Amino acid sequence: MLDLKLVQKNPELVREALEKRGSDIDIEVFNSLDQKRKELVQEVETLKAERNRASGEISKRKRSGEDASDLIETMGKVASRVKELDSELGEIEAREREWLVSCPNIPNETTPLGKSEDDNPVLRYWGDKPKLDFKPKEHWELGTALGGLDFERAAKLAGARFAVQFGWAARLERALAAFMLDVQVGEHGHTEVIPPYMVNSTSMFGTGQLPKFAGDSFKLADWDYYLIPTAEVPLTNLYRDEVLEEDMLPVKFCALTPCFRSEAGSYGKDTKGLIRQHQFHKVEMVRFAHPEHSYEDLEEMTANAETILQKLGIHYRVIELCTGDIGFSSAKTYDIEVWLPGQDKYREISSCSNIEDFQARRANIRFKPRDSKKTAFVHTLNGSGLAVGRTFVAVLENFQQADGSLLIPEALKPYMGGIEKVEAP
RNA sequence: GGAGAGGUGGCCGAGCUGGCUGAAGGCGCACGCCUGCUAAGCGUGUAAUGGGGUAACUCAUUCGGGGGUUCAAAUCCCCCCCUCUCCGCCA
Repeated sequence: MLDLKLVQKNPELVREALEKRGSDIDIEVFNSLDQKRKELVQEVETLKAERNRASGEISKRKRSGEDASDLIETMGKVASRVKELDSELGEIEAREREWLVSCPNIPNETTPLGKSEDDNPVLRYWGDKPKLDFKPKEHWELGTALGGLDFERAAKLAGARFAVQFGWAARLERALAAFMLDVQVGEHGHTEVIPPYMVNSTSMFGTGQLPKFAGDSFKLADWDYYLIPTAEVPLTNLYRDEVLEEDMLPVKFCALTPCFRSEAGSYGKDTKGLIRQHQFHKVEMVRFAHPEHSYEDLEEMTANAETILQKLGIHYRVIELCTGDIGFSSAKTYDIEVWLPGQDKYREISSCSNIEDFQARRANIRFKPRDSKKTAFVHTLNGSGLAVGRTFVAVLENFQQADGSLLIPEALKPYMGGIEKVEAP
């Protein structure tokens, strides 16, 4: 959520930001609502002041035994007018707020201009594509052939966009998750968290999933519970309505959680394999940062995510999302895209964003600067470190062998219970 | 699932037979005084948000959230949320 005052006092800045994003949100709608609001407020407050004065007078007369019926009668009329204006004002304010919470964040000035994902600049590459002297399989083909992946039975249990992992595949998933956590906790100083995997609508609102993206999540019938689409939601909301000490910042959390997404609107996209599932595991990093240092935090967090692929020895590139492709809440986002030989493509495996104070304002997360009496909003950041399911895909596609077997990357061996190579049954 | 208790300012805690109560008292905090040994005492001040004014100041809103009654609601009525205790059930 943007600062109401900013939108009121600097609508041009907001208009510009919306244009850069290619957003269809109209600032004029807000402007006219706000104009009307100001007029109503002025009128109703004048009446209320009059009513309060009269109330005091009535009270005084009553206590001294005087008659006040004339005042009471006049105030009856004022009261009904106040009621009218109040309800009108309430409606305007509700619409104004609706506009405000549907308005995306203002991109940071360093976020590159662009219309779509085609305009996202590549910042850097790490490593090299593996030299395979055979035609690489796609991960679902390999995983199925090796007896680890089963999409048919998953469809029987639940439906499309689910998978069952057996034996080595389940073990590999667990190994990846444990490995990632060990790095993010042990080497990068994150505090490990196990949060609820369901959250209430207030939490979903706090991070920006609601109200605009309600259809993207799973909601439990008859409960105000949503399955978390990412651990960003519970982790960021941990400090909702709290005031942190300046010395605490940055606070660095990470969590391994399942993530649940409806993937509405993605019909026909990535229908095969593990790339786009209703349920997947992700190690998520969330930071509460000092506003003055949040962009350094973004660089560090992105590096934290990259470390995982470097240790695994998998080629990737880092791109920066342009203004037309950046997420609703984000001011600046780096995506890490891993190389998938089977698909012959780079695919997103991590997304690291600085949300600045956009979520902090929604969720009311503040800190107390040492030299000031006023509290200020923190900056929140989040990034995958990494998406476990997609890393599983990357391992399969990058470490497959000509004979159809799969080698386990060095870094994962300690986690694999002695499995070093997976061969067809 | 059943029964009960409660949600008030940074915190604790009165008020809840409706009317100078934005809210006693305490703690904490800030400033000042006093005092020469840890420390204590005394005095004063101390909510947030929005509007107007250079300013002193002033107006409005806020006692979990929403609605209602009334000239007037922290106080009365209705709905919802949350927390706690006891019982039941349960990995």
